[in-house]
Amino acid sequence: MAKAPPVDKRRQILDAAIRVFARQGFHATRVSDIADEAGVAYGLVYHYFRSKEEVLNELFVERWSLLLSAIEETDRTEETPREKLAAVAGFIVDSYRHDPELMKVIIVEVTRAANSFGRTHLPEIRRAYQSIAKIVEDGQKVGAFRDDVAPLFASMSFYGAIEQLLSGWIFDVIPASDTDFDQAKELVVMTICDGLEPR
Amino acid sequence: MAKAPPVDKRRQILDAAIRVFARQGFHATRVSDIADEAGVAYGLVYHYFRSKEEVLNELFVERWSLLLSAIEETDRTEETPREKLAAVAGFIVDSYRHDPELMKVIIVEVTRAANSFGRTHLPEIRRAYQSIAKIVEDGQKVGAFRDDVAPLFASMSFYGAIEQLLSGWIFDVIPASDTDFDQAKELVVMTICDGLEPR
DNA sequence: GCCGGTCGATTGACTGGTCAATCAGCCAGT
DNA sequence: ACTGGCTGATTGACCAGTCAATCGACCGGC
Repeated sequence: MAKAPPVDKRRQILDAAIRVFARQGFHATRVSDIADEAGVAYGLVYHYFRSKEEVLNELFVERWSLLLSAIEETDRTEETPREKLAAVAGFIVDSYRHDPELMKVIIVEVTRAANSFGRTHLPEIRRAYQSIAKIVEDGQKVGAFRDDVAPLFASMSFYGAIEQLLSGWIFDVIPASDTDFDQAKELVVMTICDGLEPR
Repeated sequence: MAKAPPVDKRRQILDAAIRVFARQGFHATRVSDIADEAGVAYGLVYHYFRSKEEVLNELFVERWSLLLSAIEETDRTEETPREKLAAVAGFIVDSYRHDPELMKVIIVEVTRAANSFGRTHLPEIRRAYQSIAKIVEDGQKVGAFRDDVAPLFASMSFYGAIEQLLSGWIFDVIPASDTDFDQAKELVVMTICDGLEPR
């Protein structure tokens, strides 16, 4: 047997970083905090990563690529446009339910921090908006959606609404229980597709 | 003639800070950058403000209180709930049109950075959500809005959609011209009130 | 009208502390 | 005894905030 590291230290560091970043924020965490949380020597962080930023980098890319695949996968199904949007909303909400700390880090430190760190990832972030826009656009072609709203515009509103809900959960502005999560999925789609006014 | 301060240095520092924060982000700007941009000695920043953070503080409070008044003022009018939402959206979009740099700083460094700096201002931010929620709630009572969507929930979606559009303009994800701004105002309200599906 | 004094505004060199990143070596497994 | 994952003390850069000194507007006494 060539390699059998008893514990994957690299993974250990990444997981520790999630916890520490979520707790203190990227800027406020020292590299030693990550190492301590991981139960690992300071220098080892630099053995596996070139910098503190690369750790965050890795966390973002790992999860965001899943989101991108999920959206594009969904788009390839035969579901109705509305169902596709529901699937996207569901995926994002479930991501949060499954690993709130990781999603907190990604949203707070990357997605909503496009100025500092997120700038690097603008292309990937933009790609998510575009993919959602495509779902809307196709919906318009089929007559499922009105065509007087620019697809990218609708996409931004839709994604913005979802992200705002996650932020609300992250910062305890709105209640977060399992039923809240499930309701949220339905309600975002309902709000965006049906609108607030009665039909 | 008693007093004629040749220039209000304090204001000069605040305006410089807007420009520098917008350009480099809060964390990346040194206090000396602000002083240089303002054409003022380093130490003077500390004469008028207790810390770099207090400068950002001041900028946020100054503008956010205007937003809060605008929302609450609007709510007191006799307009329809939908018109009230349109007024809120209009105010925010116009704030951006009028002073994009200041709005960029407020959104990027405070509103969407509730982890680090924004934490201090969560109460004021929350109050904006609540005020919008009240508009929705009253709309429901009058039968103008469906009542199967929690008001605070609708409020978050609405505000989230708007803020996402501003982010899109800030980071060049979506086009930003005067007509785009005007369209945006209408379209957010249309999306949220009427929904994407044809009526 | 002139002088000395007061006080707030203004200046910028300096300090203390913080951390990211480096590196010289240790040691477990083979 | 060699290799490479692993260690953690050290270093060097950076910067927020301090402070002692200067400036200049105004005032009151003579």
